[in-house]
Parts: sequence; structure tokens; C-alpha cells
Amino acid sequence: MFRFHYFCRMSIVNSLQQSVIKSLAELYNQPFTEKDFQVNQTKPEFEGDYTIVMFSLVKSLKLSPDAIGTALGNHLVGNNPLLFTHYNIIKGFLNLSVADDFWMQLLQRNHNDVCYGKKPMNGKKVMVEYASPNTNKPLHLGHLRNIFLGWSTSEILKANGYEVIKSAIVNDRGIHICKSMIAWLKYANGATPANTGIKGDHLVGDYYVRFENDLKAQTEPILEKINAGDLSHFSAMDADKLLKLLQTLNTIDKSKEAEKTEKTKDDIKEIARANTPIMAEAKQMLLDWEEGKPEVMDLWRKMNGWVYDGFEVTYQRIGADFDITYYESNTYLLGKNIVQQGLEKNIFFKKEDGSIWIDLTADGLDEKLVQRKDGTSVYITQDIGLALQKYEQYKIDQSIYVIGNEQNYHMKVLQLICKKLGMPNAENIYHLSYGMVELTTGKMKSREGTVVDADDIVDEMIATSQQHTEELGKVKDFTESELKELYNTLALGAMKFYLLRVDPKKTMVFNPQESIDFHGFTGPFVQYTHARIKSILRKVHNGEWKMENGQLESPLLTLEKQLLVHLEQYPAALGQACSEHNPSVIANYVFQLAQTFNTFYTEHSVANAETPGKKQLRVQLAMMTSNVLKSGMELLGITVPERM
RNA sequence: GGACCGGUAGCUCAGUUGGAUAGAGCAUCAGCCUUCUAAGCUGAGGGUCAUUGGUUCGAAUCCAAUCCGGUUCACCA
Repeated sequence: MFRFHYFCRMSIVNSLQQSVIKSLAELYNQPFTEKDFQVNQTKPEFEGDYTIVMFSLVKSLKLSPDAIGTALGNHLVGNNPLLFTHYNIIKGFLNLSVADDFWMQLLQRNHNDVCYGKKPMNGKKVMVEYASPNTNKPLHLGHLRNIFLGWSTSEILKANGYEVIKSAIVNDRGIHICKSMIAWLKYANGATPANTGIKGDHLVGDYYVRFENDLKAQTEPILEKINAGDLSHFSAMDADKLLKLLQTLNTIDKSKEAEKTEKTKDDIKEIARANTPIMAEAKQMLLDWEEGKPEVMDLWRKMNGWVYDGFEVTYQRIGADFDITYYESNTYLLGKNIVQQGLEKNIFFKKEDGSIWIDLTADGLDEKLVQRKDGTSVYITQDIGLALQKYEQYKIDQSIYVIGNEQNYHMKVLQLICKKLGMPNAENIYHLSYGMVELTTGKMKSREGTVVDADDIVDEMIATSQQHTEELGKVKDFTESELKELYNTLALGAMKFYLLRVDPKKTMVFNPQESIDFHGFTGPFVQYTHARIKSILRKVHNGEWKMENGQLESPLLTLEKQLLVHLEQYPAALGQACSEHNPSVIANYVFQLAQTFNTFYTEHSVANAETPGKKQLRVQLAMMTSNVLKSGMELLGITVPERM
């Protein structure tokens, strides 16, 4: 009996592996490890629960698959009568049937454990940095994927025993902020969130767009001049660059090298944009900011304040939270000392013009600038500084960065530089890289106005939830505030699930029609399943029936066992999601579990089960399933309603 | 051009430490509400797993080449 309990604490797959290793050792006097054979779930068309594949053992044992299977099957069943009941062998696959007692013990022990599958604290500390917004415009769909991913990954780490510090780095300085500020000064007439009723981040974003429009208008005539060959208004350096670009444009075969043509034109356009009066204003403002000119600082603080208030509202709505927020205006000077030290250690080198670089060509990368010739730091410089600060501040064992895959190269460089500098935490930097969110019509482009705004999409989802709920008319007795909460729960459930169900590293397509569909592989489907189960449990517990300590009745029916097999895999799913930093593992798991329950639900009655023993069993099954659904969805940041 | 990532059903995606006849959801078609919530369930059709070659008992999965798509290689952030 001791041995049986021992098995209960590890997954069935692990138990199986250990049993097989032991049996093989006793049968053939040879040592094997888990890697020498494969354990799979048995395909539904065969009898059994788990399957051991014989082929990989054939070579070292010099026996036929069937011979090994028979010997192993007999030995396993003979020596673990509490775990295995019987076996069959088909074409080299040993299918083992796991005893009903194993499944029922699992249920008995865990059906009421809301922490089932979670691991105790392991003493390791992890920082997860996510949601790094700029303060010049509101959050969009891409940010949502980032935020949901970062938040969920943090929760998954916690469930696996890590202490997690959620952090954000706010990009609150730089030319883009100045753009919004310039336009606001020109056009706003003192408009504020308070006197316009516009959410702060949107208000600032509106002026950013305003700036870009002006910039575009001012760029046109300059482009015309360039195309006419008039370069008299440019600095010697720009004129020189333009000359070369124009030459390139004339020499390349436009029909064959469309891409290169496009790029050359973009380069020309970029120079034209940089030479507009309005751009000069923005640059001047950036200089003034760096000098700390009071009126610029005041405006900057004021407008950033509006943006933070706006972000806060959005974070509250979508349930994002942070333990610490870093601001670039505080961190952008951080890496400077490190650059000096690196220079002294000859890890960096200085070019003639005074700029400082690192040579990464030996590692298959390029030379990378770490400090400009004017002594100011670049993006990567402050990243190095912040990486060190995070470590010194919290002594973290791992530092996770949730950043889009367009920065794969940047993050690779960052980690490499940290390693070369001998920073203690360099090895523990992990870039959780995720793919872009595209629309069915292609990429989101702010210049073309195709960006899906985060607040808008939340509003739309809430409206959709309301519409569906009203059509179905199942919660007519809800109060106004209960309804509001339900719409929120469903809207966010749909959205989070939609964005988290896909493997993070893959580019994903956001289809508006699909995203508001509440059927099939969606959050509301899982939420609905939970509500259904709760409805059963309410009925059962409100009746005269009470939980007894009576025996669960076996044998298990196919669907009962299927559910238990699924439930048994929850801890493994949590572990996989954690080691892969991949919430989609949980989304897929939870969906399959819900699906299995729904099949079970239509086939068998819980409240009106055939016998008291069956009722006992099924009530526990329902409880455990609802607990796991709730627990899994929580890790995705999704709450499950009691009724819907 | 170099580096990295991807290509699985009409669409969106699972499945890759190599395992049995490649799976879901949506969409299409056909059924199921007198029984615990039909936001559900059952069934049908739908595939050259980009292509070609290799590795072996066995390849969507590993290797090589090719084709297609994306990202990146800034004194931008």
C-alpha cells in the first residue's frame, strides 16, 4: 500500500517509466533510463490507457518486440497489481490498462483541492518584464498580447513555485514624446483630459497623430525639391547622402529590384522628414529636455501624467499589475559607468570620432555601438545598466523579458554583451519573444490608421458579451451590477483566451469576426462549461443529498475514466507551460478538459446517477473538473462565472 | 547578401525528446432540447504536413538542398 501512495504523488507517466525501468532491470539484468523507451497515451481505437513502444528496446535486447512486450507486460502486471490490471500487444506496442483504483484514489484525494497541480515554493526568484509602452500613444492589440503573455507567464511561474516580480519599463522620454508635446503646444489651446473628457493616453496620442500629419505635409515639398535635383537646402552631409541615394535609384533596375527601390526611396524620405521645420522643433525640444529646461520639463510631466492615468484605467480593466515600474527617464544614464569599465577592460573600443563600440563579429554578429560620439548613451546602454540594476536590487535567479520578436537580434546582443562584461546574471536573461499580431488584411500600421486600439476592442467585446447574454436570456434575475460584472468577465475571457491560445512565438492573425465568436475553442466555451458544472453542484447540494464517505462505484465508464485521465495530466501541463514559458499549453489543456466534460455531461447524469455510488463518483468528478478549469483559467488571467 | 523565425484541411491553429489510420475550432452539410444551462452534443465531407533527397523497423517531427513568407543587420527606440 505504501508503494501505491508513492505512485499517487508522481504522474502516471513517471510511475510507468519507473516501473518499466525496474522490470527491465529484473528481467534482463540491464540498466535502462526513461530515454530508452517511449510512453504514450493509448490511441482510443485500442484497449488500454498507456502504451509503451517496444521498438527502441529491440536492438539492445536482441529480442523481438512481441517477446519483450509479453515479458514486460507480464512482469509489470504481476509486480504492480494495484496499478496495472492487464495488457495487450499489437504490432510492437504494449498497451497497459491502469487499475480503476488508481483513478479513483486520484479523485478521492484531489477532488476538493483547489491547489491541485501547483507546486510548493522552490526558493527561486524571477523577474518578468512586460508591457513596455511608449508614453506618446495609447495601448493597442500588440500591447495586449504582450501584457496577457507577461501576466500569465508570471502566474504560471508562481504556480510552479517561483517567486515572481512583475516589472514594467516605461519609455517616457525621447523624440516621440516631444512630437506629441510640440503638436499639443501648437494646436491644443490648453486642452486637457479634464476639460475635454478624453482619456489621457488617447488625448496625447491624438496630438502625436497631428504631428505626424504635419510632418507628412512638410515632407512633400522637400521631396519634390530632391526629385528635381535641388539639394541646396541640405547640410553637406545630407546632400552627399542624397546624391548617392539618387544615383542608386537611377542605376538599379526598378522592375527587378522592387525591394531595393523601395528601401532607397524610404531612405530619401527619411532624410527629407528629418529636414522639416517641425522636426527641427521636436529635436530642439529633446535637447531642451535633456538640459532640463523648466517649461519643457513641466509640460513633459503634465502630459506623461495624463498618459499614466489613462494607462492605469486600461490596466485596471484588463487586470494587469506590476510590482515595480522603471522609467527610462531614470534609467537612460545607467549604463554609462559600465561602458567606461568595459572600455578599460578592452571589451569595448573607441573609434577615432570618440564613439564606443563592441566587436561581436567573432560571435557571428556585427559591431555594435554602445555610446555615441557625443558621449550620450543609446538604447542598449541603458538596457545593460537596467539588467544589472534588476539583479542588484532583487538578486533574481532569472530575468525574463517579454518583448516582440523584431527585437530578437537586440536581445541576443544584450545578453552577449552582458556575458562579455562578466555580469553575474548574464546567463539568466531570457527573452520571451512573441510574434506580431496581424490583421486579416495584413499588418497593423499606425501610419495607415489600421491599429486596433486596446480600449476600443475591450468595449466591443463587452458589447458583444451583452448582446449574446441578452439573446440567450439565462440570467434575467441578475442585478445591474451582476450583469455588468458578467459582461466584463466574458469579454475579457474571450479576448485573453483568443490571444493566449496561440503559441507565443508565432505570428498570429487577429480576425475580428472570429474573436467575438463565443463558440468552440474560446474562453466563453470554457467559462460556460464551468457555469454548467456549478449549476449541477448547486442542484446536488441544495437537495437532500449530502457528500458521504461512501465507496465510489467501479467499474469506471469510458467517459468517466477519460475525464480522470485528463485531470491527471493537469500538473504535467502546468509544468510544461512553465518550462516553455507558454500559456497556450494551459489554454489547450483547459479547452480539451471542458470538451471532455461536455461529452460526459450529455451522456451521463450526475444528479440522477444510476446508483448512490455513481452519484458520489460523478459529483466528485464534477467538483474536480470545475476546480481545475477555474485554476487553469486563473493562470490565463480569466475568471470563470458561477452562472452565465 | 548575413543571421534568426515560419510554411500542417477553405480559414485560424494543435501536434516536433521520431511511433499505430495526422487532430481541434470556425465555415459547409445532416441529426439531437419532456431529462443537471443547446454559449452544448453526435455524425459527414474536407490533407502531396511547401518541394526534393537522405538517415531507419518507422519521419509532419531529425539532416541537407531548394522554393515561398516574415523579422533583423541604425550614432532610432
